[in-house]
Amino acid sequence: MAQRYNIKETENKWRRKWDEANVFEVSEDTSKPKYYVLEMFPYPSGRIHVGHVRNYTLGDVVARYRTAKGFNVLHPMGWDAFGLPAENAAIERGQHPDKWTHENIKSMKKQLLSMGLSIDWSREFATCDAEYYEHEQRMFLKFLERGIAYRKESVVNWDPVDNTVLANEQVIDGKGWRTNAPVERRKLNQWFLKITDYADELLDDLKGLDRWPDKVRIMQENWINRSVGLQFKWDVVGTDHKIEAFTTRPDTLFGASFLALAPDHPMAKVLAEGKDGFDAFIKECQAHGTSEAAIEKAEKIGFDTGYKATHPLLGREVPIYIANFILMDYGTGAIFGCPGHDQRDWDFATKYGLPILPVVVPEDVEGFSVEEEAYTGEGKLANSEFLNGMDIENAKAEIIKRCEEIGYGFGTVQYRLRDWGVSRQRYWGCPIPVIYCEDCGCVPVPEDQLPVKLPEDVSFDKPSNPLEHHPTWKNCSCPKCGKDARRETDTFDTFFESSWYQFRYTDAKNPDLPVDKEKAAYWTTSTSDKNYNGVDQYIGGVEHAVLHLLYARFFTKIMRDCGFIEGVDEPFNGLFTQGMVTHETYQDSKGKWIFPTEAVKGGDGKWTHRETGESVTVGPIIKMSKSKKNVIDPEEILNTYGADAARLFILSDSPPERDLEWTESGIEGAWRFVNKVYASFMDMDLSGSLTDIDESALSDGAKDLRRATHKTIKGIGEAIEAFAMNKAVAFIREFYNAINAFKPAGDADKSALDEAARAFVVLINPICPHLAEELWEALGHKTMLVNEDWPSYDESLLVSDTITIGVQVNGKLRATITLPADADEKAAKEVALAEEKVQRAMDGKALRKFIYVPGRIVNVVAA
RNA sequence: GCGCCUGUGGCGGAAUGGUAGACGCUGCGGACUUAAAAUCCGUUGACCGUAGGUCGUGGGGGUUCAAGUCCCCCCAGGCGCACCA
Repeated sequence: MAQRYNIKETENKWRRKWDEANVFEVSEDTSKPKYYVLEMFPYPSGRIHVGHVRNYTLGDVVARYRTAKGFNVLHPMGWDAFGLPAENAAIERGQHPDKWTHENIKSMKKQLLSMGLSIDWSREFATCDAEYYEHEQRMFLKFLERGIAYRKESVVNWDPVDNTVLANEQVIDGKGWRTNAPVERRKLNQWFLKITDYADELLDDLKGLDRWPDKVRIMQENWINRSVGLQFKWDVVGTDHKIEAFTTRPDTLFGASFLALAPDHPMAKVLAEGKDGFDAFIKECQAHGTSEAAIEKAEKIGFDTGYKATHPLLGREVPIYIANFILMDYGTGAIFGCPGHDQRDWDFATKYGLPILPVVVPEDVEGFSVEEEAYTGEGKLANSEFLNGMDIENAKAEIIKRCEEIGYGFGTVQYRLRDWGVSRQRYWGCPIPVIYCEDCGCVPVPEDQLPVKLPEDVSFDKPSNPLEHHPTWKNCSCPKCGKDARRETDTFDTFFESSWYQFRYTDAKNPDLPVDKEKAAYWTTSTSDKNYNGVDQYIGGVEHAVLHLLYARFFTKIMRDCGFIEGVDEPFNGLFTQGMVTHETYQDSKGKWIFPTEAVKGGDGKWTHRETGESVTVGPIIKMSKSKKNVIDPEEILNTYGADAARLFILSDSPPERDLEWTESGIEGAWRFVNKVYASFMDMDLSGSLTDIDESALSDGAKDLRRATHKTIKGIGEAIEAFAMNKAVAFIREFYNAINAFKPAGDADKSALDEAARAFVVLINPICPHLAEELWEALGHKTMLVNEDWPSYDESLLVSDTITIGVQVNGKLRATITLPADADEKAAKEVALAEEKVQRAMDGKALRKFIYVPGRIVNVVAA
């Protein structure tokens, strides 16, 4: 009888051996192609969650597979260690953020280690350590010098709960992305990075990122939202004022019937000041909420300033309104309304009785009118003087040309993307290395005084930034004139750290530079892969589609332009976004959420509470969350079932890009498989097997096994490369079933079994590395499997001598026939038509057509 | 409103235009056991049935010898953007 697999002991043994042999430590090696696989690094919250397990398992499969395929694989790990939870912990528990963070890192690292990941831990770093963030400060000084970083007073999104500023990307539906609190608007002096200067490049380069999900590219495209149009001036009649308006439809200029300003447009105040009802109007605009629903329902309202503006080409006058649906922070904050061809303008004009003139008329439409709604489709220009008869594209070009000629306007491009505000009024972040001097103004900290370290002795007893009320830290002397000065107390947005960490890993301990150019180039540019290079495979959650992934792309470009790296335009050549992990929810009789471990299913299918015995309601399967308590603890899973079973289950069933439902039966099934495989291998008798396979001496069953072996080698390789890990697992199980069912008829057959067993172990290694090592050793190998090459498959062994294919009659399957693999149409026809079922289905009708696709199908067309 | 994605057994999901449901989970039957657990073997799309059929990939059309797969229209769910001129 087979011995039982001691999972814990065995898994520990192999992790220790890998560690002792330093097998995952890599360096630049030009004799091999490189492969850089990276998973999004974790925030050190203290415990890993199942999402981490999924993320890092996926990465590890790729890393181990590529290693076996002969690549020099970089697979590093570190900690995204700055951020608010550390400060909250300090406030709630009085524990210093630095201590809290490093303790969390320690416990999380222990958990990650127990997963058996093939990580080069020698490159580990935490972004909260000065050894990391000092380089960020150095780069920032360069950005300042280059004009990429600048300071200006601006209205910012203020999160009243976190007491800090948020970037536009961090405001969702007018609420803070973390706190969900309504964002306030405040005026503050803030540091910005000129991401808008890179808007075009960020947009254009998306096209080449063909190993990114379309979804993410589209989201970034939407976010940048480039629009081409005309910006031009209108004179305000009877004044010297001019109003600049922006439009993407300059072709509809002759259909203009009003001008509209944003309520907070500087000219709005000037034109409406003191007029009856203006204050009330502004109040009404502000009264509307910022939620989706409010915007959806909000009626378009306007305030007539009484002023008119002169149409730059017609000389005609149109009224100037202030309107609630015009946004100050897009374009120029002023538009002209063309009700005929814009639904918003149509709504507004209808309400205020303004003329609606069609200027674009579709061809071949009887009784065309714009009385019911605006027309936004294609057509020819009408009522538009010199534009009449042109199509929209030509009319746009023509009118931009005319406006430029008369000096009233110019063709231009607008973006929704705003510059990235990077100042945060927090302690636990990278200090911004500048000093304010009364005489010299804002002075960069000289390079030799870097890093500007965070002070350790801080208190969190007052709200807002501890750096601000630290007794001494902010006091310093001006580097220029030596007078008393004060430090910048804001710190960087924590997305700063995660914007360049992918490069730091390539030279993680460099004390002088963010990264050595040569080393960065080896790991990020030396493949023959086209496009922009960067990390070969990046893996993480889709929630970072805009924020992190856009900032990291931008940062890569400015690091390149500032000479910190060379030959890389994009940080991540391949991106894979994994789905969420979900679980059933459970509520007790009082409606309180309870943990899955507290709910038990009885034999009658009814759920009860493990302790109280009262009945439990099973709720929907949703994303694991602490509030719904539908979470499972990876540490418990790893302890109970082992890393291999956890990894196997998390890769089974669901394709990685989709959500995965975590189930007890699923993890148990995986665990059973691990044990079953072990037992089978322990029972396997390979004594007498030959080194060379004597093809002629093999039984039919052995030939089938060899075919299964080579098909599986091909299938798993292709599945992993396509990120179809669920299929790779299915192939593994199918192959196992074939091996387990095989009974060798003699020594020759044993050599086929030996081949299958060896292949199986290497193939399962990326998924269940501990088990694979143990079996490899059991097969008598003295070397570690981790260094073993991926097997190659023999194309000629993939096909069998005979094949079974379906026979259709008029498209319906009626029979299956077995033919020699190389049978020609004549032979196929003979066998197919001889089938009784085929004859019956033909029902005496004449054969009209005979279709034979070798190896695939026979279709008999009868009528 | 616009854009993208998804829809296949009781469930998760397979399927270069070519035998739909691989692989697994669950269920059912059996073996082993004093009994249970574990394990192993068989079975598991629906309907009629003795053989053998009929139906079946969200719905409706179409292309094709052949459609889950391609095209058109619609329905449902999810995600993203959202008064961006």
